[in-house]
Amino acid sequence: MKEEPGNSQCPLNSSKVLLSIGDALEAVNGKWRMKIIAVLLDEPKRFREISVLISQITDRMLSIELKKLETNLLIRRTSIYSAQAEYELTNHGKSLKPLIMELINWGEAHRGKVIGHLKGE
Amino acid sequence: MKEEPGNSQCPLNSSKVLLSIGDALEAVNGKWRMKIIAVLLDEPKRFREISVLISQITDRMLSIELKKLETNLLIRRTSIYSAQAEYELTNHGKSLKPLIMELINWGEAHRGKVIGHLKGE
DNA sequence: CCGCATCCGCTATGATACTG
DNA sequence: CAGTATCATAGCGGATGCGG
Repeated sequence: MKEEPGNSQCPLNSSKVLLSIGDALEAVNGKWRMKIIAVLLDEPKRFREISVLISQITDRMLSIELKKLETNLLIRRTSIYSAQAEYELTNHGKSLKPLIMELINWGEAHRGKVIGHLKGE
Repeated sequence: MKEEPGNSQCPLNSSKVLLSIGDALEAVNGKWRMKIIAVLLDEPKRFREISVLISQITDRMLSIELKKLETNLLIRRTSIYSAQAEYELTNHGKSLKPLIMELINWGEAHRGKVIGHLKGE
């Protein structure tokens, strides 16, 4: 049952795969980071713009999550004035686009199939 | 800047997109669920097999997360004996495969680009 | 108005021991 | 083997208010 390393078709349960998933989750895990990246996908935005788009997020969480994204080199922060920063995706952050699109597609299908079913109605 | 609803190409920052992401995260959020689904992608497995493959997970967390996945109709549990259950992905669970593959690919690339750099190089 | 800090409850995760 | 019960804790996330 051993696959040779480098074969990317079969080793779905190899430790390498689980490691990659863990690494990915470390960067984009949690309730907010995917959403933040999603709203930054089309163009750079300022703090307040992001917070308005993701309307439930608090300033505190946005601040924290932006820092984590910066640490992981997914976004870049540009200070214009002291009180006017702009956040944009790095190329590395943009490379998450396919993943986010999958997430969106799947989430939409999932709502159709399951969520209405679960949440009553 | 308003896109018409139903257009699935542009509205990256529309609330519909954020809603879909939220729905998806609700199902597969957390440290373990993606990994569990990943190890179930190729074939059904029993509790102990999963716990061995995902070596850091505790029985407690595995039990909890399997229940959540079942609730979201992503996996199906089959009791053979009382002490011999089997878990397999539903079709809906299998539909996560593209997402997981993206996650794996991205995680691998991310490790190359960022993680060594972060973790004390 | 922008971003961040402090306080605090809550949830997710974990260690360990136990049951059928 | 396949879980459950109990206890502990770190971090998430909200409310609020402060310093630019």
